[in-house]
Amino acid sequence: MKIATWNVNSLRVRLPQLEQWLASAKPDVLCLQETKVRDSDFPVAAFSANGYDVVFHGQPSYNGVAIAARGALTDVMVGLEGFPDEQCRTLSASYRGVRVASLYVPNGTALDSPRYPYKLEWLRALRAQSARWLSCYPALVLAGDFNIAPEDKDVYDPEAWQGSVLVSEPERAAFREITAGGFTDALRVIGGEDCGFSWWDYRAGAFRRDQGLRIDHILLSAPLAHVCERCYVDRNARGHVRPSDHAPVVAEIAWPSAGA
DNA sequence: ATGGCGGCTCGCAGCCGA
Repeated sequence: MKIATWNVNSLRVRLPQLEQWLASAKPDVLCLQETKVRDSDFPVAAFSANGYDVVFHGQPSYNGVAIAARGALTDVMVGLEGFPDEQCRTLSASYRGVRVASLYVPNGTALDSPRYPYKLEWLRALRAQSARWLSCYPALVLAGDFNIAPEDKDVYDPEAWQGSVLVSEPERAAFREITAGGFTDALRVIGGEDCGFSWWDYRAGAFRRDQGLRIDHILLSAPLAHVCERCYVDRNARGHVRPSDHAPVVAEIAWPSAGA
């Protein structure tokens, strides 16, 4: 089973290249973030035409998450329990025995912004939710844009980023607490030391200079981590004309998929 | 160098992102 996550930064704008990517990469499951489209406008037909079931939770302008799969998605759940959130950032569903969560963690804006404590509270709620999920879904994937670079090696210029949102110690501690609950950071552990970055700023030729961050993650519970064969960033997508600023992260897992 | 780019909106300027 091939599971991917991609922050598309507007599904409307990226739909043609997303369809191309589905046709070439052929993921079994794709988690999307920053769809920026209200549910009534979601392009369901583009997914079904390519053989994908899709569930979504969106709003205009900001945020928005979705999950597409080559077969039926069931037991769809919106949001995090006990954490009412008007921002559309969390969607989860089951596919062939795997529970998949598509997550768009708040950015935080800056350490002195009101959005920063919101981010930390959101992460606390995710940690509690991931423990609950794990107790009923042993095969669990937390995939998405975490807006956290877990270590300095996930940052092209750690000194320049010091003291900034995405790299601050409280965020990194929150990330470690989530993984310590029973998850493997697949890109780092299975993808290896040279797994690279997943996001590059649109400005200043950041992608060309490989000045990026690793902030998109696939966290696998133990039954999936044990059979994960590959995990990598598909950098080609970032080099596309009019790209998203994020590239897809892909995990290949020895788990029965639709074609098996 | 806090801007640079890009996407969004009851748009044409200001917001948010990372």
